[in-house]
Amino acid sequence: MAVADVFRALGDPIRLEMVQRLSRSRRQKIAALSNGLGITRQGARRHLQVLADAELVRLEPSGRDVWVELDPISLDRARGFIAELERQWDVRLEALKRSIEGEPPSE
Amino acid sequence: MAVADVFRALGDPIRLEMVQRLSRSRRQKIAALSNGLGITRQGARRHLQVLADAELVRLEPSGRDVWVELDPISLDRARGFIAELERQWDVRLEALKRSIEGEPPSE
DNA sequence: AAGAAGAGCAACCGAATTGTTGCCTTTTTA
DNA sequence: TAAAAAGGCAACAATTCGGTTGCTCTTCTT
Repeated sequence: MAVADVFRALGDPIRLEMVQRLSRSRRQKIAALSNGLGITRQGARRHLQVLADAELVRLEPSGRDVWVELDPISLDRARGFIAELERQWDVRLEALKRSIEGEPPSE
Repeated sequence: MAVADVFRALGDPIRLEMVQRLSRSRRQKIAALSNGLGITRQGARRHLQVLADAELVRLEPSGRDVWVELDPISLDRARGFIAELERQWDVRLEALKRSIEGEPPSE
């Protein structure tokens, strides 16, 4: 899974809400996770599949129900990607600052 | 702009490539940014608008050209959001660990 | 054994996204 | 001043998304 797919999966308010709920509980059943989102269970299930495909979430069937739990690894990859972007940005900025300080005064 | 919109904007390999390029340079012209992406300038321009709407990028017209530069603030918000999710996850995990340690041994 | 709970699957629909082509305008520059 | 460079804008097509309805299947529970 490319990191863009992880961002894409996070790029929807309903899926973000689901991830947020899961970050605060160990695991939940699909039906419970689908409540209070303003969409049907089947609609919510679609979203869950997107999250599962991006490996942000694991689905574990157990008898009649399916447990949904967060997989923090993809989350960490996404955060790491952004952190690296910011690092590049800072590196460039520092280099610029140094080069300006090295310049002779302009007047 | 909701944070979901920022993630959504990052959720595309072409836009991610653009952001990556911009993190390493101060600013670039639209035409330059559009090269080597496998799409037309107009296609690339669409992507840039998505990034601009999510405030990941600023567009600054100057005479004939338009300079594109990264705006690190949205990037930071996105990273902060993920960091908070991970924090929640850890808090929950720690609480669980403590409650297990507090339990009397099961045999 | 019957009903309820949890969930899967497929078809369908409207809206949004992604990318294209074609053409126009403005600003440089040779 | 004429050509080239940079870019804007609109229309169009294909595809994907987000959500729904309707039905079926399996597994608990009483």
